[in-house]
Amino acid sequence: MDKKQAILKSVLKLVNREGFYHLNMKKIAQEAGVAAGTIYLYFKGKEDLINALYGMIVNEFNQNVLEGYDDGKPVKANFFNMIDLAIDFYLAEPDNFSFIEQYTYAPFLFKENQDENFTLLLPIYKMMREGKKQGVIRNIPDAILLALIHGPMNTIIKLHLAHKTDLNKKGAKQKFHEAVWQAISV
Amino acid sequence: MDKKQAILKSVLKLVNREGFYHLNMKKIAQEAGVAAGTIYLYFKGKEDLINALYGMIVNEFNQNVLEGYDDGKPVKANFFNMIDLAIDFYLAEPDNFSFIEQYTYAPFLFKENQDENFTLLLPIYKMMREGKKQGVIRNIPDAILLALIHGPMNTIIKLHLAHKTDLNKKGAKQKFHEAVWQAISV
Amino acid sequence: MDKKQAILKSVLKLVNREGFYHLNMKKIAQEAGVAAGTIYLYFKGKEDLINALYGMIVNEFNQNVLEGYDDGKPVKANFFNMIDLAIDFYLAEPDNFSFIEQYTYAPFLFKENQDENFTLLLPIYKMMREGKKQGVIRNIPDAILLALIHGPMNTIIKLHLAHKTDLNKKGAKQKFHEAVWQAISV
Amino acid sequence: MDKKQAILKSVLKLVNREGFYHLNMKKIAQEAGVAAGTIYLYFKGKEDLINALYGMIVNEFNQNVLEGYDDGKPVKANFFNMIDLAIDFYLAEPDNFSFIEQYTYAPFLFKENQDENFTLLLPIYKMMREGKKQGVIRNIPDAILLALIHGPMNTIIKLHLAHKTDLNKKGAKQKFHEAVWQAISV
DNA sequence: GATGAATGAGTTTTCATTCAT
DNA sequence: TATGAATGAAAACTCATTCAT
Repeated sequence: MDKKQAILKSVLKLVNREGFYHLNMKKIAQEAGVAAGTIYLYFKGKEDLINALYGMIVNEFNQNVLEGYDDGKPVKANFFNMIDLAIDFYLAEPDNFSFIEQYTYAPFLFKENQDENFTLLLPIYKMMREGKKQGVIRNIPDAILLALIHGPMNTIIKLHLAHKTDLNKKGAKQKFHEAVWQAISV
Repeated sequence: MDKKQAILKSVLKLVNREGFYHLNMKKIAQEAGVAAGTIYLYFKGKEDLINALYGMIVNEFNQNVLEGYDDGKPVKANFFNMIDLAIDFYLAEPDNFSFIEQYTYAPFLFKENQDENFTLLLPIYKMMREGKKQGVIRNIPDAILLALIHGPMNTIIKLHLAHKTDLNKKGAKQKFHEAVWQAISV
Repeated sequence: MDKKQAILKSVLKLVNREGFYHLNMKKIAQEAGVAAGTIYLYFKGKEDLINALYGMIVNEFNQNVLEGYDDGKPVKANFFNMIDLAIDFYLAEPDNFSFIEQYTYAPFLFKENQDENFTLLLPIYKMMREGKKQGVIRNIPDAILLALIHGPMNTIIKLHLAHKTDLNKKGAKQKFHEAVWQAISV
Repeated sequence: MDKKQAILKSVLKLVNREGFYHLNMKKIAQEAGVAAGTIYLYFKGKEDLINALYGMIVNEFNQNVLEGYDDGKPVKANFFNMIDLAIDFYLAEPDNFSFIEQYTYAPFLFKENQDENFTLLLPIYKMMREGKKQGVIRNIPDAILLALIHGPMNTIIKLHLAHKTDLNKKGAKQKFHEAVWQAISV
């Protein structure tokens, strides 16, 4: 078994279950089934561990979502695809969502560069630019566009994880991405 | 001089500046200009203090936003008003936003009732119900509607606070609430 | 109402109910129905308060027990009387017993002179001397005599307060003082 | 080097030297030669530590005293033996005595079950029952018998530790146990 | 590589005492 | 006299990190 992976998974689970505030190295070690000292063989310390995990998730997310992007297809198709892939990513591993949210809203928690918090939005930016160029997306400020795409996704996943809606139900994702598209398309 | 209020304000400032993770009683006391022991005259402990602050902000928010609601006016006007008031609330005291975000995304951080996390959405729910009844709001699932309203607001404020957009610019709020209205109206 | 007395009674009750360990000035004030600061009008501090209470109880005890002593009566009668009065003293105000016990066994708790711990034994010493002189009490070392008198009294009161025996039952005290007399008499 | 034992011994010494009231974790750690945090590796907290020590001493006491009990021997011999062993136990480690006394007279100090305070009396109970059955011990209520045995022992040890008598002097223990025997025997 | 006991600085919390009213 | 809010030093306890094994 890969201890490094076990440690990262352990952090993910614990942050989701109890929050950053209650996270500590002993719990991480126990959950991962390793000794406390072992963590320091793979990470410089708590901060390094958290940042490594964040980077990992962001990379995974971008890979997953961007791989569905096809320059040959129309913007709308790419948009639908992107929304669906993003949702799928979080539904497949809901702990990722909670972790990213907490990491993002803990200012300076781990000396993180503020701008990197928007790294996750890369796929959205790509799509927005293309859509505006082709004239299929409304010509409103980028910030508002971003808000109309990223915001609803965020909330809908939260609602899903809180069991206020069920995105796995047939047609649910479709309904959602169409609603968002209507909000931003010409 | 109200020491209780000073302590609460102090928490708000510190959570915003350094995050929950770096919050500690000594800093709170110093920032509030009181002795460490004084905090315990007004609050049972750290947990109680945080929860009290959360409750206070939620109440303030709801009062501010709901007071602009006028049953005699059309849903659209109320909606615009509500959005503007909510934005104003956070722009006037940005620390409130950061605090609420961090509190909300720290699961079980302070044993908070999960459902209460949606208390802040009361004004939105009120408006949604009325708009659907009158047929001016699209007949899509509540969860999606909620996502299309709450999500963008959340993101736009975040963008504003991160200086990626400026909601104080003339016409900015108007542009935003109109875009959201277009997303949800028939 | 005499606040000073109320404070002393409050200490007595609290020490009995929760022990020295959990005693604190706020509780004392609350129980006595006065403000915390008021205690310092009557006592220099916690230590002074405790010591004053101890002295008061010892005096009361000696007055009660010695007043029953009659030089004209035989030693045995005085002994019976003394035992009964001592028991009565503690049964009438059981908190006194618990307080004295805890005070006595907390070495240096309040810088008390070690020898004073035996002040309570004055009545016993008086009786022992007289009895030995008259030849009605066994000629064994004083320490052993003391042990045979003070020890059983102590234990029997403890057993009574713990509901393991009932000294209020008719004839109970008589049975007890006769048993002790048999242990020490010639 | 057993740190857990060192910590327990340290508490014993400190309680004897300064009393429960002045006991604190820093002192315990220093006296034991460990870091303050180390105590928490072995005990949940102060309360747990104190209770563990009490349990340990009670067990040790009972083992020491009961191991001298021989069903084949007459009650009187067993009684003498028991008294001597009990005295020896406390004289060998006087801190045990002081600790037990303070623990016992601090009501609810550490939420201890009241009845357990009488666990130490097990050896005495055993002997009493046997003696009464054989008719060598006076037929008086158990509580009084207990008072006549336990009480004097308690007091004599206290007197010894206060240097008012010397139980190590040749014949001293013998004189004492014979006096107690006379008090309870037919 | 792996362990987990040990550390001690840092944190939360308590509480005797003071003092402005 | 009497109050009780406020203090701050000292107490209990936590936990990231180290290091001998």
